[in-house]
Amino acid sequence: MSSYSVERAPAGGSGVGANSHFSRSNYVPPHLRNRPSPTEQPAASISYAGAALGNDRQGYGGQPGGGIRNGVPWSDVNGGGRGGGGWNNRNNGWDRGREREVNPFQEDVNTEPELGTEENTGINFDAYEDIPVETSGDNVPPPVNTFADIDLGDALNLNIRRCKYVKPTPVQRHAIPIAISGRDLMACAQTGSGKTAAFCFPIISGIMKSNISAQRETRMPRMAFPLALILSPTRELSIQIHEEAKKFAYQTGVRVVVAYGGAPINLQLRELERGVDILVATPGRLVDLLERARVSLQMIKYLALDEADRMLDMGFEPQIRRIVQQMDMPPPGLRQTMLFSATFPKEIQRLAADFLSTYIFLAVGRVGSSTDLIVQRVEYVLETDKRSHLMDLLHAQRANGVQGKQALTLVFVETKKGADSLEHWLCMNGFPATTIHGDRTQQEREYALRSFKSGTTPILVATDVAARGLDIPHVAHVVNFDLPNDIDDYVHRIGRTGRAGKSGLATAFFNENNSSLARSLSDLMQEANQEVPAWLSHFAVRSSSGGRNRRGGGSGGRFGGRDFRRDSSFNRGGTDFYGGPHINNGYGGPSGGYGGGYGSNVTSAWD
DNA sequence: AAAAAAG
Repeated sequence: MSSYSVERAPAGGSGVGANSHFSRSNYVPPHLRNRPSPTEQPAASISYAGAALGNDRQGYGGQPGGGIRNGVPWSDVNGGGRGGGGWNNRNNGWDRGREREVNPFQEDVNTEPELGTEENTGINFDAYEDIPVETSGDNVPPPVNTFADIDLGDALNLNIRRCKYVKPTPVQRHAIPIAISGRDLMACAQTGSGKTAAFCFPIISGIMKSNISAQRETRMPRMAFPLALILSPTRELSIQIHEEAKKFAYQTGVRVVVAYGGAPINLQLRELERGVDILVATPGRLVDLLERARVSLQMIKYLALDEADRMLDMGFEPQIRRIVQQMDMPPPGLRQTMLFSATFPKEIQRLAADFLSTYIFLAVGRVGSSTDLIVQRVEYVLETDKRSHLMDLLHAQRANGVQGKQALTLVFVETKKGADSLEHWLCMNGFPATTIHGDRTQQEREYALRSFKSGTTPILVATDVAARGLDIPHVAHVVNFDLPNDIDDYVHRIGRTGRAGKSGLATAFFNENNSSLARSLSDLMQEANQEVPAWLSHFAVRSSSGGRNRRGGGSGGRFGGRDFRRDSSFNRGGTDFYGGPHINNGYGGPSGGYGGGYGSNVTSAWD
């Protein structure tokens, strides 16, 4: 009944099921040909190809002098002007009168990243080859190798080309056919690997094909009836998803609206009144809208939770249950539900199963994949020395600065107060910094993010509000000024750098207060082939008796990529997941390749 | 214990 597979991606077209498939793709995008092989700097130059092809903002607009991936420069397609020739004749009847739809691609053409385009080297497609993919569930649809292998519709295909996505990333190759076939999905994948597209494409395509559109109930003219709901844990992430989705939905007739707190609700209400097919929202504001009876979920056909493990953790779970289970949303089976995350603790998977109907579990990536291009350092720093130590790092960084521009540095701290005070101190000491955290107004938060992205304030001091999902190009350095208590949070935080083929550096300040993290941090770094200081190993041994992270219990959740159903009902004895009869991991025996990684007690290096 | 998410 249930089958699953482990393979290397991209694999040959067929086969998911009891077999494994390995094949290599020879594809190298034009701009990456004739590059020196990146052997000299393995850690810094290995890239996850998805980062270059997926949702990353670098994907838009390309890079001057070679960033155009499909050989069709955007300006040629667009004619350089709004809605240029060839754009408006592809509606296939799906356009439902989008009077004045803003061209979401336009700004990307004009706002070319001013920072460091020269460092866009070293995308290594061999790394891409090595990404294992694991699926489990009944009748898993086979992956595709090209977007053209699936009929997503002309308008969406055109937008995919405009986004310069040439080839689906591993998560897209697998998730899109699954989603297109109508199946529920629990997926683990890095952000920046095309995750947003992986759930947006099927939703947009499905809505286009269904021919139902943003309904305007005549009896309830002020109530919006979205067909799809995408929830995310932070406002900025919702904004980002909305921006992405708008690009994908451009001139498809599918209308995307975003709703989040801290912003004037009236504007959002007005947008909703104009009709909404896909609603992107944070939970709090959505509940508000539901209570005001301005949104009804009764027409929902698609539900997507981004950062799903975060959405179902203690703080969020009641709100999510309320939205999904206690309002008027159709139950599992009558809607299609897709959960995306990186880290997917077993206990959270269990909760998540409530929202799903005979779902497929998908994990894409390989151990340490997100950290392969991130150099991780841990330094022993007493609380009292943290500021001066940070100052040393920043001075060194400034000395090595590229073209006089300071590389972007994202500094994570534990508390909102701590963020403010560190920001103030940095500014006082000549380092232009800003901060983002939940005590700031939404306006301030968005301004801080913009100011950071643009390099105006190349240092951003952040709480965990910025830890997940945010795609900030050109972050060269993530500093864990205060380490988080949970290794998952660490993984998400460092994942803000090393994106889109860029090398990244992550520095953590460690001291006695972080003892409980020593074990999992040490294990994680080891698996990512990072240098683990001896003293950290000692900490790990010392605290290993008591200090389990919440993943707990021996078998662990490495890879975030283990279907909990296999533990409970398929794997009674707790035997090695990868030792089962159907599995050929192809990595040459137990000690080779990923053997150690999957079984370990560390959480995933996924993002 | 903290952060996030409604105002």
